[in-house]
Amino acid sequence: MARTQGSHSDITGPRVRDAARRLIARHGFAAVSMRKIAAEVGVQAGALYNYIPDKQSLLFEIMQAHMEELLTARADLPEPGDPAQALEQFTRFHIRFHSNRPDEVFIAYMELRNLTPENFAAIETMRRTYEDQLTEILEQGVAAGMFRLAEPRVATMALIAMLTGVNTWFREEGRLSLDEVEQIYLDMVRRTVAA
Amino acid sequence: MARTQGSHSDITGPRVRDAARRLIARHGFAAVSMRKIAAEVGVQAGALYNYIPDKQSLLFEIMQAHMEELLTARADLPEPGDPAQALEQFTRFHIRFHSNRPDEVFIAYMELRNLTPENFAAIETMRRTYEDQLTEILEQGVAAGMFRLAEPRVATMALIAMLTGVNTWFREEGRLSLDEVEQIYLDMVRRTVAA
DNA sequence: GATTGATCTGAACGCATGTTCAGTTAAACC
DNA sequence: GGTTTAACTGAACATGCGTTCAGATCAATC
Repeated sequence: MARTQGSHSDITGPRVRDAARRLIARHGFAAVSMRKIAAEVGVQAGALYNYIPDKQSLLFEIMQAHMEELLTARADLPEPGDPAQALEQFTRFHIRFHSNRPDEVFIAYMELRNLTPENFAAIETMRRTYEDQLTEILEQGVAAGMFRLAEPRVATMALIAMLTGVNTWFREEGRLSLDEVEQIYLDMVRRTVAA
Repeated sequence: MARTQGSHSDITGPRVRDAARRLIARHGFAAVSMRKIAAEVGVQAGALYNYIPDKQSLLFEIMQAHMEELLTARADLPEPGDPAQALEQFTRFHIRFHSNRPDEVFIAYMELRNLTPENFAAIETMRRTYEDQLTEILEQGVAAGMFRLAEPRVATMALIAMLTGVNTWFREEGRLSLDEVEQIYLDMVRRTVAA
């Protein structure tokens, strides 16, 4: 086994995924050809197949990695004291995590229909797991009398849509800092669930 | 001028746009070929060019028609008495209008990047006009002491994202009726802006 | 310094793309 | 019923697609 040290594969592999992520976020999965990804990496199209079995797997791996990072990062958060703390933690985490990964978030929401049924189901399961975490926080808050919500599941969908929406308009160079935006959204979230 | 009565063009033209709308919403603009649209209409691909100059115009016309209907339908609403009424009216209108047109809404949000720069700018202007209407309601409510909001513009983006999110999960056959969903979201909107 | 094998090239494959256009069809008119 | 012409077909065009693969390249090993 020659060339294990100093091999290009350690470098080219991640570069393929990085280029694909950026291009797909910008132009959409269907509009990005393997040749364009290869050109971005500085390689011929055929070389990509040393790193991925096919184009579909490339999309799936990008989405899967994103969702796994999301669930892992959330699992690493400290245990909150009560539902109010848990809600604040979830809100801040969601805004931070998603605004740090605009490309991945965009792809995860826009390219679901380009997944095969099996791959789609796998991603949806992870997304559902994440949503369920917020639903549980809301239900515990209601049970504790801290929140008042007719439909925790509906509130979950509403809050996540609201929070993810930050990515559609927030710009680093804009008038408001992410800290400020985070605080404004936290206020709105608290009011939405207030008892 | 023969065949003005009973001509197919009155029928085929709209059928082309209907088929395109449905297919693009389902598979994405880049993934839908002119031949597939033509097949859906029951015609050869070349015949489509009797009704549209090119594929880009087809996408733009679908989006433009949608945004114009949105602005027109809103302009036709009765004059509200105060900001609270205006907010309720906006909320109910937004949910109703958007849930009635899932395909158009999906396209309007997903296919913006497939527009040429000029067409993109035109759609964005209309979208901005719509957003500004909610911002003005919020600002008037704040001025009247009925709402309390640090950033009406941020609240605008948050509320629209929240309301449009209904389309991602609501199903006619589901547990909740659209009337019920409308009421739940209206409650959340009111709390979000409450003084 | 010869050998090995991971890495990549470059060409090829069959097929699909958006668009054009000469020619065909058939409904509406005089 | 002959003429007109809108509506449509079917083939062609250059180009690009995802994927495969024999062969070239060359760093690491012995």
